Amino acid sequence: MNPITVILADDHQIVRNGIKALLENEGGIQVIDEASNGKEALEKCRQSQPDVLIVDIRMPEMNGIETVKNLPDFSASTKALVLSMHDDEEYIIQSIEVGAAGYLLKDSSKEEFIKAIDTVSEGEKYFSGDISSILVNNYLTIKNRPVQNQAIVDDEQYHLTKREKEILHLLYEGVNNKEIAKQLGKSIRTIETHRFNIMKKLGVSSALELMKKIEREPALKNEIRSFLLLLVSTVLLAM
Amino acid sequence: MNPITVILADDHQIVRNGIKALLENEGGIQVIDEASNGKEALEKCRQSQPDVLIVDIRMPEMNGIETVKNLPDFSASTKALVLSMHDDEEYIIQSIEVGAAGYLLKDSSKEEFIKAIDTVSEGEKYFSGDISSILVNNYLTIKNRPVQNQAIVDDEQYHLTKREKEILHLLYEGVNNKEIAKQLGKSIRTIETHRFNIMKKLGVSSALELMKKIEREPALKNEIRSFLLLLVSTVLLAM
DNA sequence: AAAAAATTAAGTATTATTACGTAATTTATA
DNA sequence: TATAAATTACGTAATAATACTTAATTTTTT
Repeated sequence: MNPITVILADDHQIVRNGIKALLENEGGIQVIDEASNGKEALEKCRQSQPDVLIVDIRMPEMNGIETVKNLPDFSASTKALVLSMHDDEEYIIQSIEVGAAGYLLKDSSKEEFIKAIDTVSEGEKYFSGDISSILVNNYLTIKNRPVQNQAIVDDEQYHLTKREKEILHLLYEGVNNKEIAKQLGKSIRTIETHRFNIMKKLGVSSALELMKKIEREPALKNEIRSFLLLLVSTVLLAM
Repeated sequence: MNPITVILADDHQIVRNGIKALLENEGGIQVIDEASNGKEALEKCRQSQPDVLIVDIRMPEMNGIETVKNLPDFSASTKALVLSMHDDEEYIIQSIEVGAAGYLLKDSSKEEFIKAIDTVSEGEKYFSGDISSILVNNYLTIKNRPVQNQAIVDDEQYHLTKREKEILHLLYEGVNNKEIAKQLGKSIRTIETHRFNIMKKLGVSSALELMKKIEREPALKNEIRSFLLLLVSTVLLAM
């Protein structure tokens, strides 16, 4: 069987060395090239058409997310495995959105590294155990089903209506009333009324406090972002 | 001549592997132990009394700065070499204040690594060439830094001033201009000016987009949060 | 000491948000 | 089918934010 070919993209030599040291004596995995930024990584992928591109999120020139987004134009068959120091939910979701095949934490074990590379090279998705549990728990929270070691959060605490959730979601995206009105084909006054009611229900007095409250209350955040998490978690649960 | 004994403290296995791979075949340097947090590092220093402790700044349980501060109580002769992903000026200064023998960036070359270890083990100070220039003129290096080191810029690509970070932090907390002005004892117009400049620098046109950007960019979020840590430490040091 | 950058803050004008009250439709549900 | 709930939207005001420019200090860097 042919070995799995891998290109490493990380701006820190130490990290590249570390991964190489991890994979070095593994039959079946071959690090064929390295890159220290996104642009270089894509160029090298075009040249070598590797099975897997292991890419760090933070890189100069072009970050990991952008790199993954553009990867198909350089090497259609290459699977992207995003590597990160942090289990930041935002990065995970973004990675999935741009089409990454997997997401791995930098402090994963040797075994998990190899498993992840094997998995994605076979066309399957791989997410660190921790990460999938985070996302799946979020998904299940939305569905109001209690999960193992998770506090039961009542997301109906604020009883926002459908329209209100929709508007709150747009607000959370940083869209102003005028834009929301245009997007929904409604009067600005209507949006203002909804906004006023939302703020009253959530007990805040400005859009900034609203944002803060959303960030601080996972249940609320999930409610608003349910469309995204639903999408993400569906993929994960189908694995 | 006896080899220089080293203990590595970093919560990421990969980084430890990378450093080990770098130093492995170097006669004269011996990695005798590893630790994944500050407390563990200190305990192992007490046991082995190494010549040098290579310590990461960000670690669970006890961070690198605290670890270095407490090191003399565990092993008086051990020199601390602080290792960091970032050239955060505050961290560098803090490291010096707590008595670190050196400060090294994680993307330093093999040669620089060895040189740094040699230097601090001889009782001298060692700071990355980059770092000294950063300390001397921060803003100029950001603009003229050679490509190979541009990863460093990544974290401060927006180049917000101290005051701007402070105000952005308060904005992020959901505080309005009037409140910020009151809290800082400044005119509302001043805060408005800062806010305008911040938004210009970050390329957004409303406070909501600002919040969104902060949430979507963990690097930026960390920068704002690190301001809090700085405030706290300044107060503590002044006590 | 000169130059650059940061902090402060006012001027002026426009636009957006907040804070209600009121009320006509439309839709869901008991 | 009543009746509640949700969606729509206007009126009126006050307050806040945005978009600049200019410019005096103060601090930092060269």
